[in-house]
Amino acid sequence: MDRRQRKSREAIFGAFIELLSKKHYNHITVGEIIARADVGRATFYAHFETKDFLLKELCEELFCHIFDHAGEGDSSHRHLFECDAPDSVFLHLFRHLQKNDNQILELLSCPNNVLFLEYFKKNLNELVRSQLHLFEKRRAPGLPEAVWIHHGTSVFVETVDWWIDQGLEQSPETITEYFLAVV
Amino acid sequence: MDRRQRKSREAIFGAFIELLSKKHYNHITVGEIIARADVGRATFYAHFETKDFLLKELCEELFCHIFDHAGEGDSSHRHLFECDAPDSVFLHLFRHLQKNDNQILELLSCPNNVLFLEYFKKNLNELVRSQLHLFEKRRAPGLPEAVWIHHGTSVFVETVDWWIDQGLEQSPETITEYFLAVV
DNA sequence: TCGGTATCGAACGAATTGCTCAATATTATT
DNA sequence: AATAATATTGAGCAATTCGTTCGATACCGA
Repeated sequence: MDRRQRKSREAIFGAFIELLSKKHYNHITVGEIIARADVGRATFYAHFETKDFLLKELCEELFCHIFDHAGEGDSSHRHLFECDAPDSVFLHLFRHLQKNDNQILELLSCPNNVLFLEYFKKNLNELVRSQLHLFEKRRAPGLPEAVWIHHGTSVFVETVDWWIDQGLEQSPETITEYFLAVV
Repeated sequence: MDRRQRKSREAIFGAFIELLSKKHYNHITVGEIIARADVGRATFYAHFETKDFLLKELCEELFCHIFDHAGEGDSSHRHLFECDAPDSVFLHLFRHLQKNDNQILELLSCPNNVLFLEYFKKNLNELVRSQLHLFEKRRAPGLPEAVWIHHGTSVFVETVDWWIDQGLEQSPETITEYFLAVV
């Protein structure tokens, strides 16, 4: 990709993230974005068809780093999961979140909370499915698997949500404990 | 309240709900609303400061019927809860949802899903707090009450969400079972 | 160096917003 | 039934914003 393209794209992403952390998505204007990104109007529309698409691509970029290949196989973790002897993939996920690369936490705790939780959930679903065995034993009999997966995903997301509300006071270990206790 | 006011207000609400069931909130225009409500532009702004306020007031109106006074006392239920010998307030809530007065289900399953789940959650929180004793025994030791409440609320909301996805196939009794089994 | 291409910046028509105002219609009061 | 109060109307306003166009300029990769 052309260096110019990359620069513009990242300038726009950066400006967008800054704005998102300050005001609601609906009230952010293309004009504001390009002003802060210091980029021509035509440039913006050369990159993104619409503000909605900008959001979509931003989310894909952000979450891809975290969830990429997370669901592949049981023991052969890549990226995030190539650490040593994890008791839980979720612990690593919590740790990864705490480090807050990609400013995901900012976005999850900003006025657009719900917006990102939605995307977050979508990406998380597959991971939960692959890790289903972790809480399989506690699963009430007769409960459809779909419900169970849905439940695991929701609880994880809401745990993160709550964690953020608490200002990340608890350690990833504690949070993982809460999560597993509650799921 | 003046009859004219009521009529206008309800026409606007009605038109808004119809539109919400068809397209995303962001893409709905005041022009569309007043056209469908068959109401003058000035009238709209006489009632609602903004499209955002319209949404807010709509939600308040919708959820107030369901949650009003739900948290007061243990045995003296009003409105929704004045039925005979309930094993669970939540069962009644599920039943009430299934009847779908106020078209809440339409709104919870429309493209604006997240929007309403947010409001739904907010209203539900208090109720969960009041019914905390129902799942108190299963609460893992050391788990802060705040986490627990948050968890109960989330699970309820997500259960409803999932129920809607399934086309309300299950009976309220079954759903309540799932909910209590999972929480 | 050179061809390709990304950016710029201004400018555009269209759509939307939130508001005003005088005329009209409806309601509540007496 | 007459009157005062008030809600609605519809047109019309300036201000934003949107999404696009286009020639000129700057930059990149080979």
